[in-house]
Amino acid sequence: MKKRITIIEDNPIIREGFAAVVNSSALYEVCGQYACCEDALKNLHADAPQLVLMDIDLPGTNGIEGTIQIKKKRPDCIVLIITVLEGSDKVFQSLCAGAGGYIVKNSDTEDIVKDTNEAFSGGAPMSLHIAKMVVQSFNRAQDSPLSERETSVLRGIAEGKSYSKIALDLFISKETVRSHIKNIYQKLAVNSKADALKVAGSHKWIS
Amino acid sequence: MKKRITIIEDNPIIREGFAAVVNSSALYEVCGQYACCEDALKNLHADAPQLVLMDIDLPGTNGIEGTIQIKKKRPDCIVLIITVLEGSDKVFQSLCAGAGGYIVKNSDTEDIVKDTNEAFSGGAPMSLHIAKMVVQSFNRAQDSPLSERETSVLRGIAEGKSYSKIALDLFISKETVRSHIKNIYQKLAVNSKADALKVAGSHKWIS
DNA sequence: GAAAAATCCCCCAATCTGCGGGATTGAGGG
DNA sequence: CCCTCAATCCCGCAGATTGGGGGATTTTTC
Repeated sequence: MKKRITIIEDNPIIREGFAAVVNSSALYEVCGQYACCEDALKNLHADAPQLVLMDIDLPGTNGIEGTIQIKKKRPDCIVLIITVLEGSDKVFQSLCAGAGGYIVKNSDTEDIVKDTNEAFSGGAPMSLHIAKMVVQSFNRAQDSPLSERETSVLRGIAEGKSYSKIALDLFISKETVRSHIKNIYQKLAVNSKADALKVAGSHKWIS
Repeated sequence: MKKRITIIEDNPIIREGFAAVVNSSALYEVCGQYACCEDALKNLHADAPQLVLMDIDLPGTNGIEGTIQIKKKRPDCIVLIITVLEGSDKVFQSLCAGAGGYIVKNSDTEDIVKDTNEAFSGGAPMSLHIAKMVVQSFNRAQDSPLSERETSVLRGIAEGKSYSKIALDLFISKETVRSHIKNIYQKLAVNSKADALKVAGSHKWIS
């Protein structure tokens, strides 16, 4: 039984190219190809794809919103983003939307079948730089001006705890927490919880 | 000029194996091999590696702590985690510590040189399932009991804003925010900001 | 021995929070 | 057509929280 694949891509040449590659493989077959998400979603139930090759920049519903819709209707369907641009925002939005991989197609190479294999094997196909971006999103910058204890306190704030709760959790007095907060505010040049979180969060200084 | 690689691995057989593979390549040379992080850190400056192959389970300082130390002293040095186990905690801790890749070595295959190439080419070498885990950490579960508006309000809470600030940002009255919060508390069966964040956060219902 | 970090204490005014009551509008389903 | 639900808004109140100011001591680190 061949695995069923739907292709969503507004450029007809690229779309047909993908479809030809998929159909010529022994493992996969195209169960639907569309130029926009709206059409694809309409036939999603009938097509019953196990995997969707999705372009990001589409007229109407874009690829990210489309991914959300597809995952809502068919949670087990894998969505692979295939695009020419690698804007960092798009990458993370796509992954948050439920995409199972993000491939930047470098014009000539078309390892779609290889990437599809990888996706079905329990992997997450990504281009070199995408993988790097994703991994780097984890490494926090380490040159935080905050001391270890101050970071713990700020993490408590980030979790919405009150000073008293933080004090309890860290086995210190509420007054100590206040002292730390005062120092944090001074170091970050802010004067409120929300601002401190904004500054520290943007530099990934928390947790 | 060959790229310099340090190997940290307590099993001498595996360590020697890695060293042999690296030294036999045209592009890389081993500049240091150690059974523990302590020794490696002592010679880090002298060795001046561009990349470190790091085991996770080590006597004394473990691979995660070791990665942090190395990145602190040599931020531009790439650290690749090479391990037999793939505990999910370890993966994310490693990446947060600054690791540039995470490879599960399946006994026979030793594509160390291939992975090293990928790392130096601006990629983030990862095993199939590791990549999947990393990507999945982004997709939030979508079956949130909260309405869209309630989620926005809760996100405001998560950012440390006060009710008034949230009201301003969402262009609604403070009283409306309070209503939403009341509903959120009821839906999540909690009665404080911190608890709501804990429940919603653990299910990835925010942002 | 100085500097930094971490701990603790006091005061005060303004704000925020959680809880108790409500109300109105509009959209969508049965 | 009615009902529900989400979303909007309103009032009052007691108690906690917050940010700002002024200190202090100890331990660690250099």
